[in-house]
Amino acid sequence: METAKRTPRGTKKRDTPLTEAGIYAAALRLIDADGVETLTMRKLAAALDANPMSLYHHVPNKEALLRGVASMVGAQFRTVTQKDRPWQERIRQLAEDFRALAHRHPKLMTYSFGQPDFVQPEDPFWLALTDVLASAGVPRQEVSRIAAVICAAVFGVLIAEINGALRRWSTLPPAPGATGEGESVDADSEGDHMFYTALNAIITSVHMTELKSYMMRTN
Amino acid sequence: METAKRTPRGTKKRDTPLTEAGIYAAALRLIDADGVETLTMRKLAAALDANPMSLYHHVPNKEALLRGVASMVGAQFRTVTQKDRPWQERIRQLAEDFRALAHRHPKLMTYSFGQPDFVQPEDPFWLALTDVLASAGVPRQEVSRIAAVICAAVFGVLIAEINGALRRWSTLPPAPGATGEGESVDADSEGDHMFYTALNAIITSVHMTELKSYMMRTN
DNA sequence: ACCTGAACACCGTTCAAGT
DNA sequence: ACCTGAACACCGTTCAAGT
Repeated sequence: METAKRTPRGTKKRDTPLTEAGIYAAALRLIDADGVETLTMRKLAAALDANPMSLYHHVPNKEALLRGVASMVGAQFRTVTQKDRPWQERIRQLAEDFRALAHRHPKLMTYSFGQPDFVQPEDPFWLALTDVLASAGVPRQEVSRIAAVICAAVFGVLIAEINGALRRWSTLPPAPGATGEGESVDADSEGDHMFYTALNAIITSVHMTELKSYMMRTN
Repeated sequence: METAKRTPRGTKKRDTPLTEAGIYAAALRLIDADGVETLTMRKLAAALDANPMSLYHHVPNKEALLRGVASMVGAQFRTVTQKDRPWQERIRQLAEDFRALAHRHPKLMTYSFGQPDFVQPEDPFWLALTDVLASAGVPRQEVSRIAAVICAAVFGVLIAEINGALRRWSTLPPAPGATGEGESVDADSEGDHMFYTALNAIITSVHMTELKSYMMRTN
């Protein structure tokens, strides 16, 4: 009798060879489900029906694995830059796209933001943002700095939104003797409201920069 | 000959009993030096010249240990609320104090910000901020929401400053055909500059909220 | 009450060996 | 070239036993 050379059906065993992309994709699934901190090389291998050590032929170590997953997700970000729309609308859409991406992979986002190389110079997100700022009238030499501050602030708000801090804080009693309490807006529109509060503040600030540079030019 | 009952001098061995506060303090020292991710119950015990298992009589587990350290540092934050100064100055000082604290324990800050319970309702930081916003003319029912967004944005900027992202981003070429490049300001004042860019933007935004509510009241 | 040694169930990673 | 088993040097934590 021919012994089970080919794995019995029902028992899924790796048929296709391992690939870097496949490993990243599986890792992302596990991260989305259970978070970065519980991801394990051994569990990842199990999810791929592979030997734990096989992974090391495609990925140097766990740290590189996480970096790979993060940059894979970052590359998903594709902005349709509508050059004909006013810059306010373009910046808004950029932020919304990023937020949607963050909501799609909240656990990864929380991890990634702590990493130093979160946003890369070549990222379409970065290119689009600097482009919009330039077209908004922000002076050339200030574009990078303002873009950086905007990124940081938006990421901060997104993290706080994702881990629930934003919602918790906003329902805190504002002062010792509060008056109009318990508005009880529903949770979803509340989250949106706060995000757009931040976004509008940012847009206003950019507008200020534009105004200032205009006034300096005409003086 | 009397065998070494009392530990030989030179070899430091625990003389005072372990305490929760002592454990937190030692943990903070290790975190400041090497970061949260390399902190280990066993290494912490070694730093305290104690048996690893002794720690578990004062702290339930590693997660609680980290929470304890974080809240211990958070409690260090004491704001001298100068009620007589204009709110712009008070909000600025609040942010500066927080930034100083973050710079004192950057490794802990990076970890803490990811945690859901980073800022507690009773934190003096939170109370001071909501108080300032109220005195700035922000409508009662908006104070918590605005405070939350400000916290999130400031934390985001601080994290990005601490892990170097802010500096790296700001020195990125802003657009394909850049003109005035290589300003080469020194790094420290650059960091300050970006922090205050964000801070000024926030103050401007609060000012807008105040204006809006004023106009609504007089209409 | 406080501490401890041994042990358990995990980790990431190395390495020599297999095909 | 790709995979693998065994092993190493770690983890956090439990538990029974010591004082």
